[in-house]
Amino acid sequence: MRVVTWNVNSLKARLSRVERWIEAFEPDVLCLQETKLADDAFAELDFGSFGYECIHNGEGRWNGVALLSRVGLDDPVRGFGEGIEPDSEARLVWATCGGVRVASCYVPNGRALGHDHYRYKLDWLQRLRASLDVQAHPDMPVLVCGDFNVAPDDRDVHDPAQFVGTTHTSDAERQRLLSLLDWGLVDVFREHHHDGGLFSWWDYRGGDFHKRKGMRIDLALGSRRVVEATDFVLIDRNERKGPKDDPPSDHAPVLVDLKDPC
DNA sequence: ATGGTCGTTTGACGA
Repeated sequence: MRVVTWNVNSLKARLSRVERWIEAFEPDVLCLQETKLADDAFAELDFGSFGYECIHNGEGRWNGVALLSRVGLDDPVRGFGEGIEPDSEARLVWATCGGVRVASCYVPNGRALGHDHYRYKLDWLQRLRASLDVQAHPDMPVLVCGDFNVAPDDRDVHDPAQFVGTTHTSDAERQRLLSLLDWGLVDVFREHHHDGGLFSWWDYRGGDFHKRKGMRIDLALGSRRVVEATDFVLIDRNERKGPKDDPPSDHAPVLVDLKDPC
């Protein structure tokens, strides 16, 4: 089973690239972030013709997440689920696909240390941790995918010194990420690749992609059974390339291949 | 040293 997570930075702007990518890579489950669509606008897109069932959680303009699956899509949930303070924004969706409890999440950016949005980010990660208890169990196959806006360690940024005093690498953010791992999840890319300098996001500005200045913030966190079933993990950095008249997202897709059955 | 580009939109703002 092939599971992919990809922050597309507007599904409307990226639709032709997403469709081409689907035809080339044939993912069984596709976790999208930053669709920037409302639910009714997403429903007008015809992913059914590619064989997918879909769930989308979007408000339009900003945020928006989706799950596309051609291996079944059961028990869909928008947001954190029952018993947790509801989110003010559309950043999370859960569903069971091919026997795996999958999440597509778009963690708040944080903007700056001490900013209200940074507090929202830390709180959001705590609520995602609470959502795990509601939506999944560590002994089951679980895959929490998305744009976490946190670089797990210093190998995941091009120059750690440049990030001192900024978001994405602060101790508090990394602690919240670790608390997700403590629940029973593993960063499956890191399990298969130990080198630094392997990134999933590059700023559009300043030719950062070509200078290899990026961050690894798009993650797939798998439970033990997913880790054991993982065949390989890759980041399709080729998808970050492209001409001005058909620009790429600033994020590359992260692909996880699981041996069947999980 | 500074700012650099996208996408939302048509004026800034978010990333």
